[in-house]
Amino acid sequence: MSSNPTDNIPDIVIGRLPIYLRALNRLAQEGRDITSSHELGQRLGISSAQIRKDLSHFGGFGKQGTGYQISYLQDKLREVLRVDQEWEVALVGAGDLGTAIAHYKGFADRGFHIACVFDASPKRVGQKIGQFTVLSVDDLKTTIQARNIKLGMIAVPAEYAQQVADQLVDAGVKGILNYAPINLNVPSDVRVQYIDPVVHLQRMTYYLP
Amino acid sequence: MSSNPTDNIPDIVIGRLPIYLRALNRLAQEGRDITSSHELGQRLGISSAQIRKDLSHFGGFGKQGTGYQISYLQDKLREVLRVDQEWEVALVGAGDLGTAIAHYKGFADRGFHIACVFDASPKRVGQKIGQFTVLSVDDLKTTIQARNIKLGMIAVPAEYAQQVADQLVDAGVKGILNYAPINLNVPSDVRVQYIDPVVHLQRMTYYLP
DNA sequence: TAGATTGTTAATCGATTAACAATC
DNA sequence: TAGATTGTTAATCGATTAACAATC
Repeated sequence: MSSNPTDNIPDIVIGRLPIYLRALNRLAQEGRDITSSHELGQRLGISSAQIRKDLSHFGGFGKQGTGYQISYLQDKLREVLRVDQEWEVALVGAGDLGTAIAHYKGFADRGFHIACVFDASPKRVGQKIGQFTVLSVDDLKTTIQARNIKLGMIAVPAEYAQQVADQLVDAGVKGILNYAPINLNVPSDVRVQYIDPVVHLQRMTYYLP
Repeated sequence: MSSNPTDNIPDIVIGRLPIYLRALNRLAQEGRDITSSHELGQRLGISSAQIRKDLSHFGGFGKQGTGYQISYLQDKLREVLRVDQEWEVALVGAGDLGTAIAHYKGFADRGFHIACVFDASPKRVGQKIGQFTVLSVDDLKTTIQARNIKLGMIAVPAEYAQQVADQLVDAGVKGILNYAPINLNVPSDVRVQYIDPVVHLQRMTYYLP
């Protein structure tokens, strides 16, 4: 156990925690109460030693001889990842992709809530997407600041992604999930994650027969 | 230079090549002819040494004192990743997400072509999504085998994802891009990549102020 | 108790970086 | 030529794994 918050936990470890949490969610849904590093590892294709080592950065969450109580470990991981609270997210882009993201049901029960949807096109501004009314990007900064939103998702064409990122950063956003197939330049206190399906596909074709 | 195909190139290297290619695409679009490992590294937040080392697994693509000719390096990376050919992809799931994927324009110019769209719901089968007519999952195996499709994308609810994966594998698919928030079990000759936006968001909240 | 599994240490393994000769 | 940048080697750094005492 070493839940010392000043520890510098490797980012690669942080990156695996959501995967562990997702597997625990699944186990809980299957009605299971207890699991082990061995079982988790088998399901995820990760060694049990790695799972134990990763978790040990944050504390001793298991019991020797028994394993981990799933609900307890879920709580602890949510705490570590800070998804024991709900985070509001601003979505920019109300095209096909933005619309699909706005409709996606999978955010709510895992700690996230889309708070507002922006678009630059006058044709889209004012329209409804589910329960959202699309706002103009002109109102992006004031809205995000007023609601103190720290997370943004970019679902605009690649050529506009950097300027949207600049606007989000200017509004105070500290984490950006970028769906545009382009690398973003942001200040070092802002985190960016990328979702580009083609990158994943290209990573697989290398190995195909 | 060591373009020995029996070399066992680390998967982490393969994973970066699509990122390099994407950055080169961008540079080309900006009208640039030549770049350097230093410039690429700056744009991507990667050291120039790593880029040179990664590329050196596949050959010497640059010129001392000059750098890399962008169009040539694009060609070579496409060759290495085998996206110098077009790959057909089967999409399973025609809900909001599947529809958005089917509409997405970004596949075509980067080596991929959605060949067919499947859904299990009788309400959706037969309907049009863009130029696609949604097919029944009952026809999945015959269609995929007839067209010799090796890649699949899963955009169905988590509870059906594993059985869809099993069907894809049974049909001969060797690479799966899974949008469902669940880990898949597949034979070792089948590759899986995951897209789960919540995992990315959870990886960022850890660091937020 | 006997069996099982954790948390942790030390050893191994692999990836990244620094440095530089080669050369355009 | 002088300046710049590659490709590659060796050194460093960090991550994974194996192993096991602790203990439930």
